[in-house]
Amino acid sequence: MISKTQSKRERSKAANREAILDAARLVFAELGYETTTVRDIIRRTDLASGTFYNYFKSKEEIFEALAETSAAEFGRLLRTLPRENISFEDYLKCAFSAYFHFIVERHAEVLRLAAPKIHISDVRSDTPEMNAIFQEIRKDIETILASEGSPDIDTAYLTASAIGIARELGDVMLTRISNDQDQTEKLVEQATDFATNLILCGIRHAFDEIRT
Amino acid sequence: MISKTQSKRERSKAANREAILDAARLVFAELGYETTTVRDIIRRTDLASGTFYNYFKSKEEIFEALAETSAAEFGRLLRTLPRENISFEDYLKCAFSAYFHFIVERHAEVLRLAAPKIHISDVRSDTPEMNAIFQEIRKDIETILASEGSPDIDTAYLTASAIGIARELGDVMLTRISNDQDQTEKLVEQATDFATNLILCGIRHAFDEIRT
Amino acid sequence: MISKTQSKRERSKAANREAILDAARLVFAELGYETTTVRDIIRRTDLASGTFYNYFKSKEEIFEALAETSAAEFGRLLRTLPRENISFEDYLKCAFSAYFHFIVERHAEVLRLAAPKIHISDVRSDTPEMNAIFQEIRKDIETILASEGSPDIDTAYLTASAIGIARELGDVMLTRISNDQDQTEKLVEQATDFATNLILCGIRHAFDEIRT
Amino acid sequence: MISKTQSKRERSKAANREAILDAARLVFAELGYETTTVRDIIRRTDLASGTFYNYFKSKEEIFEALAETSAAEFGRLLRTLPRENISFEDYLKCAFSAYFHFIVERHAEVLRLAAPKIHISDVRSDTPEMNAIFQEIRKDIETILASEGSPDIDTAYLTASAIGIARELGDVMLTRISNDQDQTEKLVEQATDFATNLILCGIRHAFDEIRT
DNA sequence: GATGAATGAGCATTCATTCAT
DNA sequence: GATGAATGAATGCTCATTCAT
Repeated sequence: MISKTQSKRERSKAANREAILDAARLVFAELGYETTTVRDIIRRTDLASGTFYNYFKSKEEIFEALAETSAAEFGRLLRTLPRENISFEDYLKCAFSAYFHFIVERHAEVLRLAAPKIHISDVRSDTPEMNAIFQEIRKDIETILASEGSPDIDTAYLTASAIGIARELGDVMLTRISNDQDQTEKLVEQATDFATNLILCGIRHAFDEIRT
Repeated sequence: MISKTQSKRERSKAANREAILDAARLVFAELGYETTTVRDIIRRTDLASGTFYNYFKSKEEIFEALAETSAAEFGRLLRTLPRENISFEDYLKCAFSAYFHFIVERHAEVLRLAAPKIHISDVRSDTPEMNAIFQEIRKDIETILASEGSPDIDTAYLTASAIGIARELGDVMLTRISNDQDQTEKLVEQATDFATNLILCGIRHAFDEIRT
Repeated sequence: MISKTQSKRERSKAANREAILDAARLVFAELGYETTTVRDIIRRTDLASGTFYNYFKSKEEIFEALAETSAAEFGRLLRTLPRENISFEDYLKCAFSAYFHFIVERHAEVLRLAAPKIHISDVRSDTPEMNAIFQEIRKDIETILASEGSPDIDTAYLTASAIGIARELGDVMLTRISNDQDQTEKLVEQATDFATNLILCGIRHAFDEIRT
Repeated sequence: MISKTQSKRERSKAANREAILDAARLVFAELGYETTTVRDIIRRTDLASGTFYNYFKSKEEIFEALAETSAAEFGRLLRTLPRENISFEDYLKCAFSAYFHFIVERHAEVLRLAAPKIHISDVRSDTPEMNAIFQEIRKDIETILASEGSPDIDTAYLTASAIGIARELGDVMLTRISNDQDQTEKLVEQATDFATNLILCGIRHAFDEIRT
């Protein structure tokens, strides 16, 4: 149950909607879209199954609402950084950082809400919410590259690469998380640096460093 | 329907098994594992529903058969290149090339088998077959990096990045495919170079090149 | 259909559960466990197939619910008679009487519920509900014989015999039932006497009686 | 496999038919009619599934063939005893003895053929073959009673009782069987005496014996 | 006759969605 | 608005039976 401190009567419509969204986010993260049933969602709520349909027309609709919410949330995070005249390098750093913070947050939330039994190694990162976020980044990168980039570089490929790196590297990073908050912050920073450096300098940089 | 020139009785067991596998490969690529039903699969053959179970014990089993087949196929492709004392750079090039060739092949096959109506933009790359392949690469890269790599570099992150790049960049590449065979070969080569260079030198290389 | 005067929504959960149980009792009696399908059961109610699973997890579960219900019902009947210090003869009389009353009741119920088309000669007496009842009797008889019986007598054989007599003789008795309520009561009494006397005195008694 | 010493070509039609019947007898005894599949039967044979239908039109037909065979076999056993002018007492003894011998035989056969893993406590005694046998006995008893019996006695009830005793007592007897052949013979004799005495004298006889 | 792959009706069960209360 | 029982289409799977070889 997401919350039981208030009776259902007291709660505003918005609060119920939020409770359902929270539950859905959790369950989708655990089970994926297809495997999740509407019952799974409302079971994590103190609402009744029919109530779900007062807020969302269908399972698909809540999924998209979730994607939009996450994208918006992430977008807000992203927008805290200067967008005008930002260099690609800076944008990259900010975007990676924002993304890694975002998934760490999500991960913590799932851990917090999930029944302790759940194996979190299975938290999904290919959810639609993530896809929505990536579309946003994709647009951003392409915009920045268009203004700054060398004409040679294939911006679609580069964007795809950045997203691929973020996605896969992010998953590995999550497996390393401990309960230590400082440690987690350091992990995010380190992942951000790794990803940014990889894109900017490749690993030759690292090799060279060693060899000199 | 895969074929109707022979009666189902004439066809060898192997041929029917292959027909089911083909249909399954196609449908899984279109719909993903959960969404695909066994009925979807056999509907694409001229066999009856019960016949499916003469060949595979369950939906899960055919899925794994598919994953193994693909992994084996890809593995063979990968093994054509020298494995002993190969440099990381060379391995990377070969592996990317093998992967991109592989997905181009798969893509062509899906296009060939799919009823024309299907929107191929939705061909999925997160199928289990792909995951099997990526596990294989992951192991390879880690092995090579262990022997050659600088002690500084985080091999798990690097491997994840390489896989992320391959996956996302590969998807973009597929959208650019035309019917021209030569063009396709060039696409693969170009994607391979892009990915390899990105990992080795990053994009600074490209920027620098321009600025000098 | 069990009842159509009320809408299914008006009916209490308990009423619907009872309707399903009634239907199941009927169908199991007609067809036996294996042959009966869940569809057979709900087809005899005015409910939809999915509704079955709101009340019972599986075909097996409803079967066991039925067995328990019947055993409990019969147990209650049996417990109306004095259990302490009862002689074997008295126990036998009571138990036979209770059993015959029970199956007459069941039989009437099946006749009442069954669509008229059904051949009741096929009402089954080897249902699991009956087995549950027989286990109960078996235990009782063995307890009583243990305290009272001659050390010579094989209590397991005797118990088995009593149960065999009840079962087969009961089936024959059912074929003789008419609509006359008094007649039925007399039938039960007569069967009870027959069974009890057979076990106590055998038929020699009867033969002797005649010959003198 | 029932037999593999001969090729299927060499074997006569009759031999194949017999092999299928043997397998069926075994499997029906283990699983009951509904639960048994035709595949279960032919799997115990070295024949192919289609071959089944060269010998029997359906699962039902083989079941009935089995019932007839058993009934005939048992009938032969029963007919070895004098039928004319036999007393009820003698008939009873012979019939019980024949029945108990018959089920001991069946039981041994199932044990012999069954994979050793099987829990024989579950060998079914309510098979149709048994029912066929009981019909035969029923007729016999009624005939004899009609000529000899006291007009008072309810022959249908008495017959039913005898059958019930045979059936249930027989089941208990089977649970006591060991590998010792002499022991088994004694068991049969003892069961026969118990059943016969019960019907003739009841248990009072036993009690009295003790008390004097 | 023997074979065994193909068939498809049928089964238990699930689940998104509706709707009377 | 909230409730939760009812709904029934859809799913994975089984199995008696057919039939080309």
